[in-house]
Amino acid sequence: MEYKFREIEPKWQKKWEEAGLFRAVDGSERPKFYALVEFPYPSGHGMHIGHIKAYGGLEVVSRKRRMQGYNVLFPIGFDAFGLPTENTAIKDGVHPRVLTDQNIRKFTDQLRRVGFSFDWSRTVDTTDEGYYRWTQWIFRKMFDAGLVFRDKTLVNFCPHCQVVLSNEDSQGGKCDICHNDVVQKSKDVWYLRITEYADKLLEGLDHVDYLPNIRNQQENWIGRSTGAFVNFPLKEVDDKLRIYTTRCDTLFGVTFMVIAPEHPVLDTYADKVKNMDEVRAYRAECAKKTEFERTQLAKDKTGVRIDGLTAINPITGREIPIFISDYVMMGYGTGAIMAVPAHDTRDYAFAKKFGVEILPVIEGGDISKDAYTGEGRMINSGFLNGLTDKKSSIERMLVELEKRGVGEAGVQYKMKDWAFNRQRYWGEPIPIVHCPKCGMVGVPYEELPLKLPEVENFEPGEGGESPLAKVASFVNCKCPQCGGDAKRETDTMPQWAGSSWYFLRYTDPHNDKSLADPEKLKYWMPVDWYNGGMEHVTRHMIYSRFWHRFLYDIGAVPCPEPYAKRTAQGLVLGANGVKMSKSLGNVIDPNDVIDRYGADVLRTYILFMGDYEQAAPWSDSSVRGCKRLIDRFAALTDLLTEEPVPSLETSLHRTIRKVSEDIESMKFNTAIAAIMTFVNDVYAAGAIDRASLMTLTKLLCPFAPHICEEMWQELGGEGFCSAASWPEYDEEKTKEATVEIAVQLCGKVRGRLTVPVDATQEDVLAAIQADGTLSPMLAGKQIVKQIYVPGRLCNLVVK
RNA sequence: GCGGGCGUGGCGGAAUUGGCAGACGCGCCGGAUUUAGGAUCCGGUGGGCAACCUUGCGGGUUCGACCCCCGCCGCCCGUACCA
Repeated sequence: MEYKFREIEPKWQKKWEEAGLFRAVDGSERPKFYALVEFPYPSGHGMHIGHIKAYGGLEVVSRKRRMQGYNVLFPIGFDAFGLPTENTAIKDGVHPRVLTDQNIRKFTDQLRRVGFSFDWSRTVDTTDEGYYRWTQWIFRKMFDAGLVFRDKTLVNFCPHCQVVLSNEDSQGGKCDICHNDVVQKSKDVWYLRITEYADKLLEGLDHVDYLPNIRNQQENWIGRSTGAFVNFPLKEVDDKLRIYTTRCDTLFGVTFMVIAPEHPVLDTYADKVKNMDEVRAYRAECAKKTEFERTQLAKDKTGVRIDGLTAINPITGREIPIFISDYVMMGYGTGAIMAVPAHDTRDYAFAKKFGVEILPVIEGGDISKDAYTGEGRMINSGFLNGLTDKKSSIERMLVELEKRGVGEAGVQYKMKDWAFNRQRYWGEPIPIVHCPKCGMVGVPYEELPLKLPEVENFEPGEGGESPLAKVASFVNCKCPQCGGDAKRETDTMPQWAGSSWYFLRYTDPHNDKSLADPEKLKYWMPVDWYNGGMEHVTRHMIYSRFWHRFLYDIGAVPCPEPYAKRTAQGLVLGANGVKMSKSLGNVIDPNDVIDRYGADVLRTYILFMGDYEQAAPWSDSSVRGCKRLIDRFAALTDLLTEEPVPSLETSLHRTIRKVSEDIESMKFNTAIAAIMTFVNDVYAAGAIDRASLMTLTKLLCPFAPHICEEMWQELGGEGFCSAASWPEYDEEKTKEATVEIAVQLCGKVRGRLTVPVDATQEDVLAAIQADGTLSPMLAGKQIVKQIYVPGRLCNLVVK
């Protein structure tokens, strides 16, 4: 048989669809398996090679599980709101709706061409009114629960995209969409109170199975730290400066304080500050710096001493100077710190530059050279003197702080509340009305979806105003509460909104009564296995866990955590070993590969390339190795016999075991290697019987389903190979009668010996002594120790 | 700086988790077939003429170390003046 992929592949794709082969069945008695992959953003560029790898992993697992009798839900959809589409719309003068529909069609065609076994009857589109109705519904529920608030603060702003960004969207000081520098800007912003869920999100990690680095990154992102809040009285006025510290044990070593440039105490007591001009100049200088510059110049400390305000150490009563410096951030803790230069590297650098006293309170290190951040015996610290353990020093200090009423234990998170609004058109309208009398009022549930109005012009307005603000018929409305004239919120939700709950919708995608039928949610949730990219671990994964946990708390979903297991695939790099990019010209288009070699080869190669979780470079020549496998597999029909081929039995059973195990642990590369080995064995044997070839066909089917369907038909198999039962192996038949073991002398391999598998240590020793080439090496030596690992080796330690 | 991961032939990568290092594939070399091949098939392929040497480098534990421990070096990812 020949692998005529241009005919075979579209033919079977059509047959699968007609037979509804990959439809999941709600409420089936069979065990359920919900496999989830990150739905794509349907960009105009079409599918990327990375999508094949990202989806190919669970595609193989899903196909295997179906053959094993599971009721598999393996859905796909489109995360279609977002800026790239909107920007193309502005540039080309086409409505984003039109572009989105085009792109979705393009993606659908491409995904089908690969032969993915998605349940196409459950496709979701986040821009569909029937979908975003429920995105708005969830937002409204959060609004009711007090998790939505509005605040005017310094936020991340992208001047290029003209939008406010969340912390997650501006990692590394760069805009997540256009990768330009983000600036800090004071703006009125909608926030979701995700910090209220910080502990639940942390705790939830104990109950799920995420890859260690995924868990670790989430923990770091949430960044819980325990410490203390301490109030330092001000000498000149009747007020206090509140700070957060994780090292209250070093309170005796405080020699100055630092506040962030934006700290409000400066405005409150401006009249007390004698050098206010100097302070203002410094603040202006800091405001000009981007976040990027501020962190780049990390080593070089700048600042100004505030003349006219002095703090008093609440424990020692000592007077200490206050500085303003941009190494203290307004966005973390209280925007003010107690500086202990002897034991903090940043405070040390600052103290050296500004000539402030450095007072050691922990023994060890050399204060003249560097800050000492290690542990040691407490000195110069009153009631703490002599203590050697950091933990007990902190505890002792906390007791003292509370006793004197000047401080208390506290917790801080690195994670910030989620800046949730975007000043753009192509997103879900935020269902809130601003009423002059009632304030912010939620749009009634029965009025959802609050539809996106048609507009002429999608460009953001002056000063980053949403395009919706120009649509009077949308903006002007009646207050749902008092009926008076009111105005609608005109900002839209960020791209992450729709993707924060899409996995729930797959369980019941057409429901118009609720986001999904509780019975169906109960049947399918949680997702058994979620695979996607590492780049989403501290964005989408955090957001969606938060939304899901909230939905659990209000009784809308049956389980607290949405994903029981999470894995991540490594990048597909260009042939030159670096990330694919248009500018480098190293982009591989999956469509070209399919045109040239067929989808089965593409699917097989992308998983054969290397460790699934590791990045691996594309290789045009290596693809041909997989092309050969498929061709050689197809040609096995030439070797078909009706009699069993006994010499293949052990090899076949081992292959079944290896492939079955490796698919479950995502070791697709070695699973494919095992299939290659077996095919090699068949060619070496020169013949294969029908039953064995059918088994091999089933093993290869998850990877290369089209050629396997063709082979299955050729061999007279019933129905679809994709629906055939997964092969079982017989443990006994994986064992050979004899085995070759290594014979070692003092740990060095000196020869090999074939012995029966069940040979005892005595048998092996006797065999060695009887062996003509091995026995002379023992001549005149005394065996001190003998180690025998059955089936592996025998090591003789001699004197 | 901190957190996580990695380092194995010319290349991508295997190695039952302490038991014959280099499976499988690419590439390369030789041969067959072919008018021809960048098609197909067969054989070979870590280094060294050898004894032997080889999993980034140096120590250690062990009968035995790619695997465990200690100390370096180098890459990648994440995060970043987080108090």
